Amino acid sequence: MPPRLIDIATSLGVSAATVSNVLSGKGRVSPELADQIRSEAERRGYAPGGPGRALRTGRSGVLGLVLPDLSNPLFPRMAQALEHESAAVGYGMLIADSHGNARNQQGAIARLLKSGADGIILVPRRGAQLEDCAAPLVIIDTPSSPDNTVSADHYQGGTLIVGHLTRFNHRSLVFVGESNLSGVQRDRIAGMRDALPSYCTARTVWLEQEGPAAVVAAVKQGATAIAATSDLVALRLLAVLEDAKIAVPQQVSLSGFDDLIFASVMRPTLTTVIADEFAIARNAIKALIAQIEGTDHLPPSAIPMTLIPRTSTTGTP
Amino acid sequence: MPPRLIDIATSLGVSAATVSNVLSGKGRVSPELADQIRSEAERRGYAPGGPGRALRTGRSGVLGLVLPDLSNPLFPRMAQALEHESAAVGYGMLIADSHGNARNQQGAIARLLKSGADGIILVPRRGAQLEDCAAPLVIIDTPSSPDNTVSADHYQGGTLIVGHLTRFNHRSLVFVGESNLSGVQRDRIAGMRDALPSYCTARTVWLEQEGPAAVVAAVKQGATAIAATSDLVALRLLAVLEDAKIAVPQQVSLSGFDDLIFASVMRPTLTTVIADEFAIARNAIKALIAQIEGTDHLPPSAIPMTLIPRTSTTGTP
DNA sequence: CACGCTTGATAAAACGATTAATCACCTCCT
DNA sequence: AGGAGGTGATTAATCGTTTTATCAAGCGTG
Repeated sequence: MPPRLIDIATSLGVSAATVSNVLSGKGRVSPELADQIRSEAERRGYAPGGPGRALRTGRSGVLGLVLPDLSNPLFPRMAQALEHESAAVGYGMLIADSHGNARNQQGAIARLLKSGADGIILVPRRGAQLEDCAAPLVIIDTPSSPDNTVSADHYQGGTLIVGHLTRFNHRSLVFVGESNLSGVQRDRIAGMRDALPSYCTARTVWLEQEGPAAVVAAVKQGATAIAATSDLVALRLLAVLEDAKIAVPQQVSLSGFDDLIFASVMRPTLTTVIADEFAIARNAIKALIAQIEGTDHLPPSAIPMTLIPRTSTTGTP
Repeated sequence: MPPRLIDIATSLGVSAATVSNVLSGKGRVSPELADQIRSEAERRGYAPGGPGRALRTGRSGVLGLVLPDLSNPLFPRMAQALEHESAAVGYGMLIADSHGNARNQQGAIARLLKSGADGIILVPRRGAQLEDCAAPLVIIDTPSSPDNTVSADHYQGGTLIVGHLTRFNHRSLVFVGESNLSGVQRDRIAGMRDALPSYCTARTVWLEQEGPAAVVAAVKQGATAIAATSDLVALRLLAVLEDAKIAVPQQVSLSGFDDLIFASVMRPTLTTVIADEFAIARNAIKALIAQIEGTDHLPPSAIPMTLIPRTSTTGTP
């Protein structure tokens, strides 16, 4: 039902090869005939593609995206940006959710390749190692990860938030992450730690190990600011602090990461740190297509992050 | 580089047709030879597919999903469920984000089809009409929408929440939606309205038209419960109420819809209503594949919703 | 005038799988 | 013994596009 190359060819009394040549600008065709063919193709809304072209060229024009968990609000934004950028350069986007674990991650890659992906963009779950991948591959992780291709500069993001908090005269801080298996979270906290002036002190809490009570305890021992590695962690801490009758930001400042959907509408509104996902997506797509089409490699790049100050952080009382 | 049908064939000294027959269980092949072929295919990790099969059969084994907005936290859950169900039946999943407007929606469908989708699953933006679609199509909207294929029973969800609130002796309610252009939101509020006992009163506020101040006003005039059409709306209202020194749930009860990620960790935790997205996804995929493979049609179906009572709703003071 | 060169187009093979048609061989029956 | 019928495999066509090799025609030149 969709128009085929041969339809255009026969309707103009030329051969299929000629039409193909015109549309790809490759062979030698007279300008007049080329115009006729182009306008006829236009008229019928024809564009080469489909399984025929894929079979011949070995490429499908589709990229595969493996995400650890679509229900985690951070990743859909990445997916949206990646889909947008890949559409902009004429590629489709297949998705697969690895549901966190490494086996599914490998399976997800296999599924995408079987469905015809020309290359894979992988957002790994907590640095889950992948065996290896028979296709062009780009990894969006954190700059300190060895095979990272492109990502936000999480370390620098950490320095940003600590700079913000110390400028508010906070001297005793708490850094809170979910899991220290996550390279992203480790790097964020490393940035925080390294940006800490010598006259300040900080304690790091991994919720997975110590639970939120450790954070409350730290505040009761005098900490006046909490920097979490994620807005979701910050939201959970806010609830726990409220239960402990600790007021944010009056008694303790609180910040997150990623500017998730609720950060700007909760009370207090949440100070957070973001990166331009579209920039990351653009670089990732560019790097992947370079691999697929065999053009030049770009070096791994890190996108700088930006602080968004809101009402959850303020000066010490 | 990946194994081909012909590799298996030559390595066993048989013809490609025989291998194809064995793997699809179609022709007549001796059981012993069939076993040999199957084990050789297994050994090499071969599975038929790719452009060759797509070209011959006219099907790619890939479905296309059009979402209005991946950054809205409701849709990724749907996407995740759909991807999971389509993977379970051996189909890949292409995504496209229509960014809300109807033109992009049409363009997104075209892109997906060009990338080889065998059929389309469409989650329309606020009932945005689509011209028509040359491929099998399934629409996930709301049961009252004329061409809806499968969805949650939003109307019944509305009755659920009002039942909950009136059981708590609330007599004066406020129903709050974002936009009355949304069929889903209209149906949710219709259910609320129809479930309202005669001895109760309710006022409907569309935020797009009147803004959140109208809700605060209604509460000051005596309303003791607010039912929002979305958790995100509820969260915004919570902030506005807090600013107006109205305590939730002590002075007014508040409920949402969809159990978004923050609903269970905010304070108060948010009473909400959900549907089983996996059930919706399963039906949608089943209906689409039935269309693609030409098997029998199922009638449109509505998945019942479930109430999740939390601490944001309570009895009248 | 015949040769070589350029120009403009075509014929045909190839990509990897499916499938209808065909074929060789064997057995059974009359 | 000779056809009918069944079995197990192969041959060849086909899907839509790209690309290499080929071909015909025109033109200037030695």
